[in-house]
Amino acid sequence: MSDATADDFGALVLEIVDAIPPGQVLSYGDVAALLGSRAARAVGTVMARSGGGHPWWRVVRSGGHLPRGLEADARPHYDAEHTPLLSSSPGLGYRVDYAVAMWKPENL
DNA sequence: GTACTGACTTTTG
DNA sequence: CCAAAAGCCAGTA
Repeated sequence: MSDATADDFGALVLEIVDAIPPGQVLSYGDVAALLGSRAARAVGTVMARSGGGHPWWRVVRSGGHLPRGLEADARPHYDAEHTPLLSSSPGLGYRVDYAVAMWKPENL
């Protein structure tokens, strides 16, 4: 039978997402790259199915833009975690400052 | 086993 | 700046 260590792609994704410290973020492609894969889409799919329990808002699209429709839900979280944001307009159309918020794994 | 879908990425217009 | 198309991988039917 399988050991307690997660070998599945989805479980590994959740492990990385859960390892992202507050105030920092990673892109879907980066999470997939840490797993040695390019399945950015699979990363997002796993998060959607995971629902709550994991800081999904710390995972953004390329450039720091948020997923579709997640801006309103993620914004209060960024505000609580002091994540660096770039606002084009106050209250509308914001994005994460990926150049500053990008998390760098320590065991790289 | 194949086919379709998807919280993506990148390039081109 | 925005819009559209192709490419990519993993999960699910």
